[in-house]
Amino acid sequence: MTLADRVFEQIQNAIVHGELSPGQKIGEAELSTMFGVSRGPLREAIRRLEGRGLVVRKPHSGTTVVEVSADELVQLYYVREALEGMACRLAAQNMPDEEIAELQALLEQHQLQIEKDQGQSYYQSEGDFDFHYRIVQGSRNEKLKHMLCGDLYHLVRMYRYRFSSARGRPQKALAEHLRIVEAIADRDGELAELLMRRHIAASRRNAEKRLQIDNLTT
Amino acid sequence: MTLADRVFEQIQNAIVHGELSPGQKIGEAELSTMFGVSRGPLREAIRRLEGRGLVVRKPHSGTTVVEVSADELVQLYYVREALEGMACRLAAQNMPDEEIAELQALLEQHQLQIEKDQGQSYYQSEGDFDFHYRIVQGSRNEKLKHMLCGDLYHLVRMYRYRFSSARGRPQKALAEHLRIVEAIADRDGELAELLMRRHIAASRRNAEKRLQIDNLTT
DNA sequence: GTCAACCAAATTGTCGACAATAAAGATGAA
DNA sequence: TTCATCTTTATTGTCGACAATTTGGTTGAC
Repeated sequence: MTLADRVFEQIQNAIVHGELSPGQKIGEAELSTMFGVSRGPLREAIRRLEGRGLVVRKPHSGTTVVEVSADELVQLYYVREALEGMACRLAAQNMPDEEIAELQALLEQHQLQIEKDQGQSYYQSEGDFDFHYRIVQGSRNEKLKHMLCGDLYHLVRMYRYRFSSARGRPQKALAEHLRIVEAIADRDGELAELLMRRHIAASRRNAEKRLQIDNLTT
Repeated sequence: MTLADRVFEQIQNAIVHGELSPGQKIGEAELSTMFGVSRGPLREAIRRLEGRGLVVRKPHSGTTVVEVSADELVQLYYVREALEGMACRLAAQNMPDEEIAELQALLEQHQLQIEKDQGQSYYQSEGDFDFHYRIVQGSRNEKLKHMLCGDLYHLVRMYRYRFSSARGRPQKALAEHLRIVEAIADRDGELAELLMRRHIAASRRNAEKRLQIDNLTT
């Protein structure tokens, strides 16, 4: 692996895990000493990140970590609804029985988790994320997997506190998850897609409401 | 604009318009003299193209223009079905009346075109492409527009002879287009999405059939 | 003739130095 | 004080040279 490739992954991880926060500047001199690389490979890594839309470059000025506005957040929910709906339909066709069983076991754990800590922290981000991730994997469609798990979910991770479909309504979200898995277990792709789309549309409306309140109080 | 940005666009155009064909090698020395740039900016442009998935790089070996296999082509049809279906639903909500009128006028031209040259060449690629492009623009969703018009349609252009939804069935495709616009004009988002999805699913099955034949004869 | 190991040439990867630009601060006039 | 202009400084953009690796060919042994 080349230096540029290594640095690319390091910066990407730093962005996704929040060590570099949205809007923060990416100084070339700073990062090149931090990673022990000259500016050449570092700039190549930045260009690759630019191509993936994780950073925004302004010529002769600098590079910053991408920011997602409230408006864009809502737009991304529509994209998610479409893509994950399709992923769910395909998962109902292609997911092997043992993976479905694992999904069911996962949701049972989530149930316990919610009962234990009153649906406080856990299920609001990681658990919800895990569920959606597995369904996309189950679709067995590499292009869908790449677009969702490779691109969109990076943004979801960055903004997970605003993006989680379980935000503020963990019991409801879990109930919806259970019905989705049920449809997948029944191999009913049509229903599975419908339920997933309603699930994500519900989170979108949830976010829209929250954002409207934010706007009014600002 | 920097040199790297300029070269990025030049190579991207060359790929999309077929001057660089899928699988072809991108030699750094060759291209840097061709564009009158040193290898530094050229490599940055390549890295950006890599991030967008238009080229594939093999470390220490070289970069080639991306190739789409028959299998991947089918996978992309599913992505298109999901995203364009959603775009069509949103277009029914958000497209202004005058744009709808333009769409209708466009389809009338297509009708004439098909009658004139027996549905030979034109409608199989450019006309079909134009129709889908306008609907996505009508969705007024920047993220959708970027994913479809900015990313997917580049691949569609490269493989348009294999990808067009009108391939081998221009009259049927046009009839489907007409019904889609009708639904949009009625502001019936649900129906518009349904019709678009069936339209693209039909092209997918068309392509699958064709690919099966290719496989059998190989 | 076939296979393996080795070698050489061409290509890619990395670096440090220099040029060009933009943003921040200093200077001065109104 | 405030605004405009200039200057400085820090940062980004570009280049040519050098190092590292792959690949194709060549040589030799079996």
